[in-house]
Formats: sequence, structure tokens, C-alpha cells
Amino acid sequence: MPATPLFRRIDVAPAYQKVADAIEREIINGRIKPGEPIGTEQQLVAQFGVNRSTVREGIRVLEEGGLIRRDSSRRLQACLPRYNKLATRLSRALILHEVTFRELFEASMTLEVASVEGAVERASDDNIAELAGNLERSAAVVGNPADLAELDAEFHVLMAKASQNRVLQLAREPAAQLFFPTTEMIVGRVPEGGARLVEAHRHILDAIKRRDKEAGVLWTRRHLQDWRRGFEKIASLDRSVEHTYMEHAYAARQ
Amino acid sequence: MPATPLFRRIDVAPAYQKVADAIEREIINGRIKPGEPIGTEQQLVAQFGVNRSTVREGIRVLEEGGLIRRDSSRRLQACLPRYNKLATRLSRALILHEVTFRELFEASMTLEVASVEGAVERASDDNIAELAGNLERSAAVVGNPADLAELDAEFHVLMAKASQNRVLQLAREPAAQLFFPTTEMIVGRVPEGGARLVEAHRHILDAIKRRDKEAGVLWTRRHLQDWRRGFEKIASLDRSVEHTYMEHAYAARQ
DNA sequence: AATCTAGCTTTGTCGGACAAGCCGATAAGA
DNA sequence: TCTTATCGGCTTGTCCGACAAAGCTAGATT
Repeated sequence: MPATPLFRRIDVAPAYQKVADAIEREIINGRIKPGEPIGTEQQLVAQFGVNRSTVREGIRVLEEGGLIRRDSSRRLQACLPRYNKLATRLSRALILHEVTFRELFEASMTLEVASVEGAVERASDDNIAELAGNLERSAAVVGNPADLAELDAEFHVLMAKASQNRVLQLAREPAAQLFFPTTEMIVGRVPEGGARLVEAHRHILDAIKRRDKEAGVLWTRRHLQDWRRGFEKIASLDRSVEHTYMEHAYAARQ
Repeated sequence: MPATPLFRRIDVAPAYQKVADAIEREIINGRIKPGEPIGTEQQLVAQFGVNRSTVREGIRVLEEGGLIRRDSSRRLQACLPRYNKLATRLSRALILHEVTFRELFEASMTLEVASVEGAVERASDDNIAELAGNLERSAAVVGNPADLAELDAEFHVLMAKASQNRVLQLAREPAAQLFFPTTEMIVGRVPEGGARLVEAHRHILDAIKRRDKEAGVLWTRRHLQDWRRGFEKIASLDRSVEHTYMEHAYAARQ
């Protein structure tokens, strides 16, 4: 073989993949902005010079990746990938890898503490109002584990949002999607569980309002430790996130 | 409208989506295990009673989601979603959302510190050997920014692996994919940058070996602070991760 | 027994087709 | 004049049938 190869690697990617890559590139590097139309399938057929079936396979790839979607009239347009949808895929992966609740707990502890620190530093008035609204609704359903669990998950989402750090927001989501569905089970079985949960939220929100980082971290840790103690009454932390348990996290998918 | 609705919601999902969902369900709940064959397209056509084009569109969706892949002979089989591939999608999303380097830095600080804490607690001999191997190779290319940057990224991946926490491993990946490509620029422009990087890695590994959490955290923070100082010499932390910059992170994709 | 070859299978791609839904324009009615 | 109904076009989702290339299988050959 010559020192400098005569030929470049021949590109053998299937056509549908090349179609997907081509469109993806245009979106990633900003030549097509979110919200802008991609064109009809027929136009893509003409531009790429491949069959419509091939174009459609490429479109499915991008659609699943969240880079494009179809608007109300089903025409293609670029879009900003939704964290939620991507996070669902990650949660799915975590389940298949059979991660343990201990891993989930440890990671969530880190991520939620980071969230609250960010929220204490940078929460806007709007953020605080949203959290306050959530807290109010939570207090009203303290006896209803299902509703309370849902509001608990929302509280933590809002807290991450209040941190104004979208990387953190994204990073915590997959774990949270698996972590918080258990809240319903726990709150339902631990006496005073609901009341403790709402109390913790109240202290956290209070700390955010007062810009008191120490208090925020303290109560967030307590809140998660409560979850942990509650969980351990039901099952071992070293149990893996099971397939059957998936049903919950799964049903929440869009 | 009657109190109890007479009719259930009509399911209007397109056929290809239903095909994808059906296969996905079987994999998620464990009835099809990773590595097991899904069957040929023809068999799926027969089972679902739809056209092959429709089946193929469904397959593309799952393939992109990382739930199934084609083996060497292009037959379909279930598989464990690779973190790396999914993380690339997330990185893409972060770019499109134009997150700032400040967000990236803050989140990475949290996640890398959590990684090193886990590594100090639980790194196995194998993990330590891998890290040592990386350190040795890094020391050998301390004057070469491109190679060093790549080894730096690997070091942090290995550290996360050593934490034995797969949730953390997954959570840090998207940010890392965007964060570490800048290392090359920084090391190349800051005198002694390469030497400081290797020194930091050496101290971190040492701390992991000695199970000294404080030292591990300290040097990890210093290491990242170094990155930050270096970065600020080149650009503002509040600059968003740009499209053009994407080329790097993007080329690394599988 | 190891190898080779021919045939079968499967995938990737193509061309064409049609029903259903959306859109805009035009015609009909108040 | 303003609203409503109807009518074609266009687009998407789905189907059918077809074919080349590549992989696999099994019988034929050495």
C-alpha cells in the first residue's frame, strides 16, 4: 500500500441515511432555522434524486431524533429537539441497562442539589411564582399520592428551570423520569410522607426566595433522604430499575 | 356529554408508528432481550399485516432510537442503546438551544466532581489501571494539543466509568461532548497548559488510588478552573455554543 | 474433508398507484 | 355583501410489484 493512499474511503452509507445526514447538517449548522419548512416529500425527491420511499425513511430518522416535525398540516419543518422526548429515550436506555435505584439516587442527589444551588442564585420572579403555584397545589392534594407525586416531579422540573442552566435541566431529566414515579408508592405507604414532602418543598422555595443557598441545599438533601428512607422500606436500593416498573415512566411519554 | 364517556379515544397513530411501538414494547418489557433477533422484514410484514415500506419506516424509527440494530449480515436484532450515540443527540439539542459555555462549565463542574467522588469510593483495580494507562499516554503527548485533548476527554470518561454509576456516566456525557473539544484550542494557546492538565490528572488519579476524596475533588475543581481560565482568554463564557463550533463535536460522531 | 459454485433469501432502492385529509378557489345561498 | 357549500389540486400514508447487490446455504467438485 502506498504511503499516501490513492483513494478516499468510498462512502457506502445507504441512501436514506445520506438523506437524513444532509438535512441534519443543514439544520445543525443553522442554514435551516427551527420553524422553517423543509419542503414537501416530492421536492426532496427531486432535490436528492432518490425515490420517495427512500426520502421517507430518512425523514423518519430525523423525526425520531427530534430535529424535524410535521406541523398541523403535516408539512415538514425543522424544530428544536424537546428535552422531554430525548430524555425519555435515555430513561429507556437506563432501564435496559438495568441501573440500580442506588445509582439513580446518587446521581439525582448530585443533580438536584446543583439545581437548587442554581435556583437560589438565579431564580427569576416568574420562576418563583411558578414554584409557589406548584407548592400551593401540592398542599391541596397532600392526601392524594398520585396527584402529589406528579406535582413533586413538576416541582423539581421547575427548580431545574429556575437554575437557568439548560445543560443541568437536560442532564437531570433522564434520572428524574425514573426516580420520581416511585414517589407515589412511597408517599402512599409512609405515614406523614405527603406532609413531609410538602414541608420540604416549602423550605426549599423559602430558601430560594431568601437566596439562602445553605438552607436550599440542606432541605433538598433532606427531601431526597426522605425518599431514600421511604424507598428502603419498600425495596432494596440495589434492585435494578425493572421492566415492569417501566410502565409508569413509559406511560408518561408523549 | 355523559359523565362516563361512551367511547374510548380512537387510536389514529399511523401504521409505521404502531409497528415501532409494538416492537419497542416487546423490547422494553423484556420479552425480546438484547441480542435476540427480531425477524426479517418479510416476517414482520406477515405478522403486522402491513406493507414492507411501512415496516421499514417503523424500523428506521427504532434504529435511530438505538433499540434495534442490524448485525453483520444486516438482520435485525434488539440491542442495548449505546450511551454515546444517545449523548450525541443530546449534544445536538444543546447546540440548537444555543446553551452558553457558562452553563456547560457549571454543569460539568457538578458532574465531574460527582464522578471523581464516585471513583474515589468505588474505582476497581481495572478502572485504576485504565486511568493509569491513559495518564501515561497523556504524558507522552503533552506537547501535542490534538492528541492530548482526546486523551483528556478519555480520562474523564474513564473517571465516570470508575464511579460505577451508569446514570452519572450518561448524565455527564452530553455536556462533556461539547465541553472537551475546546480543550485542544485552550491547551494549544496557553503556555504550560498541557503540563498543568497532565499534572492535574496525575493528582486526581493519585487521590483515587489513595481513596482521598478531598484531594480528588480539589484537583478536579482546579482542573476545570484551569479550563475556565484558559477559555476566558479566548472567548467569553457567555458566548453560546455555536453552530460552526459544532463541526468538532460533530465529526466525532459514529 | 475442504473448497467452490449455484441458487435462494434478504435488504436497499425504485416506479407507480390510490384513498384520505388539507388548502384554496369558486359557486351558491342568506 | 357575507357566509356556507362544493370542487379540484396537492400532500401524505399506505400499498403493490419489481430488481440488483450482498449474504447465506447446500449441493457439487476436487
